[in-house]
Amino acid sequence: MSEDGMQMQEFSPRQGVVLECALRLLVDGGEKALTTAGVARAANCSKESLYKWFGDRDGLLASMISFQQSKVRTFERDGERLTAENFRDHLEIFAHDLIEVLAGDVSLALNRLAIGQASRDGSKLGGLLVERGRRQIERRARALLEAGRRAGFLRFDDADEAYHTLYGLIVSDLHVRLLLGEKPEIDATRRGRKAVSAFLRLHGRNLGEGDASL
Amino acid sequence: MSEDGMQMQEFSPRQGVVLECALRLLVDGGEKALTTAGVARAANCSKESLYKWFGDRDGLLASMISFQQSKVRTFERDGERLTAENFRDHLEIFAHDLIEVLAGDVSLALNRLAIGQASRDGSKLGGLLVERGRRQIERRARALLEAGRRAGFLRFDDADEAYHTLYGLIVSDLHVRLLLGEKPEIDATRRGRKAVSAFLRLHGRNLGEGDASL
DNA sequence: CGATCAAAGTACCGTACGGTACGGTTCCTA
DNA sequence: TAGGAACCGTACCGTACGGTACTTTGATCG
Repeated sequence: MSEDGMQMQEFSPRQGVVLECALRLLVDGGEKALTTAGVARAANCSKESLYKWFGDRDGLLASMISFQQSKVRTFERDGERLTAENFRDHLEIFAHDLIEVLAGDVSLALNRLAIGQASRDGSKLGGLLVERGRRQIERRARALLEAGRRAGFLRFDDADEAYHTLYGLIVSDLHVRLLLGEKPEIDATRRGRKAVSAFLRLHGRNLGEGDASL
Repeated sequence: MSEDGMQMQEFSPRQGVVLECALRLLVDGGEKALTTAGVARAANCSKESLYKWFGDRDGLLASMISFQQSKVRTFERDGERLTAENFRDHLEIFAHDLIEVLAGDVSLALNRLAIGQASRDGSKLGGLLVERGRRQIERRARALLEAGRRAGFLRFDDADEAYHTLYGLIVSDLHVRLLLGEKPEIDATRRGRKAVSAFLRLHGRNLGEGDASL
């Protein structure tokens, strides 16, 4: 019947409120708490409307992911010129943002949801998360890396590999630990600074003495 | 089959077989497929026995994790002396093993299970996984790092930080991508070698010219 | 005002699962 | 050979959830 193509439909305000309630339920109680009756009760809407708007439960889950990511939409601030001073800042800001995003409760809840459904065959939720969420961040990082190389601040052969290195230095096993339920205190700024420092020791060039400290 | 003596003190052989069947079900069909009736059918045992042995469903899940990790028991091969030539090998072997473990289907299934239950209050599954599984690997890596430092091959201030750096360089976002259902081809040896190379560029010392290549 | 339409609220249905109970079978032991 | 323990297979129960249908409310418009 309905082709669920890649059209990223916008949701009506009412639907947005409902999806917000659903996200709230998911964050608070996990997937188990995300029942159709529960969403309907929390959002003061009818189950029939839920099924009319989102098709079925899986459609609701997918809509929640799309909705959330349509809100978070990464804003690229690449207007200014790159200098030796602010390039490191750009990297550190990226690292900070990445940590904050990954550690956000909504992000964690959605990732848990997608991972829980990953074993199912047609789940598509993991794909949605990766496609719409992760790729955004990856593109932003890659643009930054390429700009740094063009400006002479970075040296690397494979941009893919450089990105993975940066990501690993920033995140390490933090994401999985958070997903498993650990709640460590995170100093995103400090952590990001150290990661960027290590990354620049690996790939930095013409950045002054800063890349040798620590 | 072969009696190992020190193997499975907690579970009888029959229970081990049942847990094996349960793990198989979990790997194949995810948590949804792991029903008490399903396990009983697959293992040719009665539901009553399941509840007698493991208490309830959560007890079964916890037992599956304990059982699996009692099998995998990381074997430390630190008998030989460290030399400049084989220290790098040790690191690369560790990296290779780490990737293989994380990418194993049973490991992925159990991690998905624990992550799915992480939002629940008393889940403890994530704690079990971290405690029994991750800590093992962490101890092995840390012993290796400390030995490398004592032998003069490594230089770092904070062993914790050095370990996280090594882990991040090896794994990056691979683990989460696997958990989300992506199935990339992984060359564990190659990936490990690159990670170790970068790690040694950051923290290596007195290792000849190898750490400057690539 | 009366018609219409969207949506809330509720009742309902089928199913699937966790957990329990019970009869039948095997095997060990006195 | 009798008794008992362990255990299998199955039937059963209560509940909870996904999904559907029906009734009611309330707003818009001719």
